[in-house]
Amino acid sequence: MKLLPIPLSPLSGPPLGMWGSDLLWRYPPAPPSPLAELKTQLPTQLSTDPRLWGREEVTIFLRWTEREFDLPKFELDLFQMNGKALCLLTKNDLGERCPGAGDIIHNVLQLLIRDAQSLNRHLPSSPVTPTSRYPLSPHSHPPTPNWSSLAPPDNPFYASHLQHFMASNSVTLSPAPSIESQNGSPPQNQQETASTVFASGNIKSENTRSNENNTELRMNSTSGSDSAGGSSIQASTSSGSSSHQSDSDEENQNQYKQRKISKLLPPPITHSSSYQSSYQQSPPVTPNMKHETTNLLLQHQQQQVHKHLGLEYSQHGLFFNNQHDSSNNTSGSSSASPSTPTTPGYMSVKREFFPDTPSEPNTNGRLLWDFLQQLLNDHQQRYSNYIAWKCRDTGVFKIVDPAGLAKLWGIQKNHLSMNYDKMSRALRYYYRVNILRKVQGERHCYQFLRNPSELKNIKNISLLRQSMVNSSQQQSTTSSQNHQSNSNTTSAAALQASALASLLPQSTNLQQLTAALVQNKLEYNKIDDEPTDLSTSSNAAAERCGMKSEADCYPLIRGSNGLTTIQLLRQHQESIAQHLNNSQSPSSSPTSLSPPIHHLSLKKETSTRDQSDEDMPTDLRKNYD
DNA sequence: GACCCGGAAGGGAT
DNA sequence: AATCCCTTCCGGGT
Repeated sequence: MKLLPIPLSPLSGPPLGMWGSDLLWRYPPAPPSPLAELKTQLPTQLSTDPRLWGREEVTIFLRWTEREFDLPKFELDLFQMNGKALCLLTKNDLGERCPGAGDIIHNVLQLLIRDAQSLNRHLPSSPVTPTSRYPLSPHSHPPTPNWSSLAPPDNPFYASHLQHFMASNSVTLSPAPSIESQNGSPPQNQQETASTVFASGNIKSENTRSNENNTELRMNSTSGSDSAGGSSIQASTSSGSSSHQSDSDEENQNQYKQRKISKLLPPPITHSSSYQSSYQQSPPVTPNMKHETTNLLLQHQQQQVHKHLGLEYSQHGLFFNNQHDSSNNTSGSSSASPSTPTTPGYMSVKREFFPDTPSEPNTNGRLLWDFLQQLLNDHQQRYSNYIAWKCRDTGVFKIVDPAGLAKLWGIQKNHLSMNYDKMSRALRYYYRVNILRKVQGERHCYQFLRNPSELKNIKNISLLRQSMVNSSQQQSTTSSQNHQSNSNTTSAAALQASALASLLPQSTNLQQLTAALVQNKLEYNKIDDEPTDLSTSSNAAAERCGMKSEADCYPLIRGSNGLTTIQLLRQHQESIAQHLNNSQSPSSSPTSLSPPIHHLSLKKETSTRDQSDEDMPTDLRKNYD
């Protein structure tokens, strides 16, 4: 198989990833680089490419850095992720998880990534494993792809690097017939350069495939070098979790650690290698919000492709450049010329939608409504040329640039062939669950029927229902006499009911709540009467129902949190009243517009479109009629 | 031709 | 295994 016409690294100095190959001898590690030291001391069970690590390897790595750099103890619970996810954490993210050590870990990772990437580029494709890719388990997706952490400006390695991430996600896993059908281009030959691929409209560069081959080969290569690298240093330091030095001189060791740390901290500006770019964390650009179409994006990408010798380019490389500002962009074409129209930063879309907050991992922006909400509610209004409120109070918004928005959504979901037709189909699924409706007569105009907090609750109840299912499954497989299990189920039921109640209008009475419970298949005990006035105590309400106390109301949803349905309802009404008091600000979304929820699932059989129309408050309906 | 609609089938993630 | 949330494709209507 032919080698890809990959140019030599533009970086100064020898290629970084050549240890274990002939080039190691051509480029002896004369100037002691932090990388060289680093790699020789990595625990042997770790691949030198952190993106390949699993959770265990991440833990090993963190333990190793703790020891190696005398870092404060990490909260390993905050690092329940694979290596790929770890690599996606920004310096700040790492700093939050391990204060005082974020920089060091980040820089160690960056060195390893860059090195792996470099090696990747310089090794020939493997004819043996033409379809190999990173050995990702289906459950090992990174929680929050945060490309900014890997985003030095103007570095082709990073575009290539990102390509790996993108390629190892869903894009190339799905058959994606649409890409070909849309582009009308047959599969590309591997020998094609990225620019040819690009010109054909196939953003998914074939080089990705070659790099994947390289990855497999590199893995073999590095593992061989790890085990039999022949380096004396390595031989003395390959004990994995034990200390890297047999040297017992503490002072020397401390000095050694200090030296290493200083090398891993951001270098002075005068550093002339491309390392510099990854250390420099330029503040995100707030792009000039000129009207921007995907064509413009593509043009910009094309410039980047040419700039980077037509190789190792992915669509998302552009995001790096956008995100990390042009000030670091040393080449003129896309540098910070104020006249250069810039995208609003797809990169920043990624970052905002995946804030890496431990409390809400993985979910932010991954649902379409969430994505739209975040674009719409962007404080800096950076996406107003894609989507904008027409009337925020009523939740009416307009998709200004359907194609561009669809592209953004496609990027968000790694479906690069996304278009408005497909995205709008997804929007139409929201009709039946009363999340959205179409503003009739106005093109590209839709209306949110629920405010964000309600939508979050919808998400929550979905999750709860799922956990309920799982809980039930577990229950059936273990023991039916397991009281603990029963308690959990009951608690889950109470939580579900609680989440459901939070979706209901303030005026909901017990009957309506019961109906909602039925519709959503939540457990409850039916009673014939219902209290009509919940302003009184729940016990009084229960008495009106002919019950001795509220405890008799709905025992099945009386979970470990001790909530009964009546309590639930009262709490709900109180919270809504409080929310209404607090949400008088103009930025609040349409709190009062929510029709009663009928079904939370998008499943076909739950369609309640007509009913929901009837339930629509008149003040809302006038927006359509 | 663009937009809009909803059915159908299927996939990825959980 | 079941479910959710789309994605993809499509035929039909405006």
